Amino acid sequence: MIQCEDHEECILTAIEMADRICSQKQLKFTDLRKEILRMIWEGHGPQKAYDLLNKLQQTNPSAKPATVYRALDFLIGNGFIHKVASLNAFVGCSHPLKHQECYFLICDDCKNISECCDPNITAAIQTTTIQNQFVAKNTTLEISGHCNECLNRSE
Amino acid sequence: MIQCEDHEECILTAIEMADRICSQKQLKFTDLRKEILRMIWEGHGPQKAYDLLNKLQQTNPSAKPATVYRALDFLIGNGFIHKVASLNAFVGCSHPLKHQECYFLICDDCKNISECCDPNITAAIQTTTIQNQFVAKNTTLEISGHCNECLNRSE
DNA sequence: TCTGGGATGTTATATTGTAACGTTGCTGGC
DNA sequence: GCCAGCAACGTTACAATATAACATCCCAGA
Repeated sequence: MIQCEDHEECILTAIEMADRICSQKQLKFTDLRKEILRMIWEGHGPQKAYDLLNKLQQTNPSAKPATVYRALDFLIGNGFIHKVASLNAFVGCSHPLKHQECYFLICDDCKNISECCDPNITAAIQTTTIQNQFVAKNTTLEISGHCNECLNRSE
Repeated sequence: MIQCEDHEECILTAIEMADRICSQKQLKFTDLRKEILRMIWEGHGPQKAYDLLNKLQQTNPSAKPATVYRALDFLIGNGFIHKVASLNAFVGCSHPLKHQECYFLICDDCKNISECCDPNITAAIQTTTIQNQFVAKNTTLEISGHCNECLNRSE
């Protein structure tokens, strides 16, 4: 779970940030894209594309898979969300402007996911790619296991 | 691409290794499982489940998706192959006995994939998980970009 | 006003993966 | 030898994820 004190607050913050960035970059932050982003943040955890579609259809019955996937593509492309490859799901990114090198800790028990951006990992990966003469474009680092809360709870 | 001098040789080595490990662990390395493993190594790159199914059906027309996925589950579970989550594809693992902490460099151009096992990355990840009081069970690290060969070729 | 292009609508289909239940065949105990 | 139990495999059906292709809408700028 992406940590926050007041989740309503954090959803609003994320949407406002996206709004601001889109204005600056002259991107069209349409109602549809905003709605999908809001749903992802509201979920407060990894959201599946077809769950988003179902929710969207409650207000927009004619929505189709492509409707959702196109919005997701936009949001991913501009750093507002991440795709979690190992789950086929999507999570909000809390810092779109430094959106690279986000890593994920995924709890198998409570399904919460926490974004962690560790310069040491980034450095280690960079060292390895250089050694291998490889130019990295995109890094997927997803660590699944058990979060502290769930471990304590099960003791 | 997993580097090798003689690919026939490296396929055989991988299959013999799997054979030996299965004997030791009393696992059933059936013809079907061996065939799927061989096909994955022959592909010499990430192989998709349904491509494997198509190939399998050439010798075994009654093969179904479940046929392939069950064999893949066995091979993954015992460390003989990896699933590449970002590609929905499968690659052979060249060291089943130290199968954890394999990372992948995936070339977007030539689609080759190289397994790289870097203790520095492992250590950096471990430091982060400990800091986050997280018990890691499984790590997915997949780095996409451009390999040296493709960079040279395009110059 | 016209028009070009991006966003969205719409239909269809491709791709990936699993559930559920039946059958086979081996193995270990009697 | 017989057979109970279990793992592997066969088979059918379907669920879940994702994209292609083409039509339409709508707005900003000429």
